[in-house]
Amino acid sequence: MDESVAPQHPLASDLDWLLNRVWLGFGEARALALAPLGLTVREHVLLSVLSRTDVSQLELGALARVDKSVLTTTIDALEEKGLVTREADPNDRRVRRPSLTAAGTRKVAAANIAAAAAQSELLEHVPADIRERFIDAVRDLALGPFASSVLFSQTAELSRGRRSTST
Amino acid sequence: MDESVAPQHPLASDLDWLLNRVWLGFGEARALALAPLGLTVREHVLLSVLSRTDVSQLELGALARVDKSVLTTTIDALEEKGLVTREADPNDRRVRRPSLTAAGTRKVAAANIAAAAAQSELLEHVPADIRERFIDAVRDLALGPFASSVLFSQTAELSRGRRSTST
DNA sequence: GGTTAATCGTCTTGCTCAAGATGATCTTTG
DNA sequence: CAAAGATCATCTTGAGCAAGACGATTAACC
Repeated sequence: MDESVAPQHPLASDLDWLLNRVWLGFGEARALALAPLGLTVREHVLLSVLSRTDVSQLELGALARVDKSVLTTTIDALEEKGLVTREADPNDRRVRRPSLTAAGTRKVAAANIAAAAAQSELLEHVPADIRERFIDAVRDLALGPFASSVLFSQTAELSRGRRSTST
Repeated sequence: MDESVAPQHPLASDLDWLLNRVWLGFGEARALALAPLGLTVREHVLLSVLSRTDVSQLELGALARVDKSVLTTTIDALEEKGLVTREADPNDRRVRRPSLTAAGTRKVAAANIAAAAAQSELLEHVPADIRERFIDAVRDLALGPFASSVLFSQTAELSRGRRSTST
């Protein structure tokens, strides 16, 4: 490593930190791509889930890892934009089943295209032969070892940077 | 369709979301590994940077992407634990140069070992031949295309909807 | 040498997020 | 048929984080 030519970042060997950089980069690119459509990343995620599954609000929150209270206001916004409707489940009037409107279906299709374009633009910086294997590895790590672990439990008992100053 | 056997997660094709899962997983494993040492992830990151570079607080915050105000309290905690000392720069008495104490040097070495162990335990779930290429790809994505972009500017003009996170 | 501008670190304020409490509805059981 | 327990969605409260304001110190310029 000739640090004189390319000064190595002191955290370049910290995989956890590097992953955070990558995630922030993808998220930012995605946010920029979605902004013209009037969508945030979270809204796009929710719309994406709704386009593939028919679930209650609670299940939606668990799938997308969005907190209850945040989910309420986010769906409020989506409803106001005319992209989703909250319909009461006929079998159980406690549960609300959000579903895409026609405009919502069109919007999520456009958002998928915009997000995918931004994503592949970033991925072009990775050699083509490694690209697919990289995505496979990410999928393995995200869905494999953690599937039965904390990541898919609704409440994470250890939040990430929090110091236990519980009094 | 064998979705009954392995029901595909509705966000399994969302790379951004998958990266977040992976990052959370690594961070959680790291937090668990560091807890017995009395360190948080953020503290470990700061100690790690201090073990490799000699910088002012401002530079430290920029490198580790820790906000000024958070940095103050975090270094306060590290100082109280006797791991770092704040010494005034003799050339410019405005700047404080945090540096590791002897105990801090020992602590960061132990923390590095613990964190690396937790990390490689997770990486074992990825096939060995893909593992190295995965890390290379992460490093490329984190340090390459974004180096001149937003990731290394001190103030990100577009906050991400703000997650959790993490925590 | 004195005055002005700039920079560093700390302190304070607004904002977002997550956990607990509340109200409404359904299911079960006698 | 009525009442108790359980579940869903919403509302409210407390905590952490980031941006801006402030005091302290230094450098630049006349």
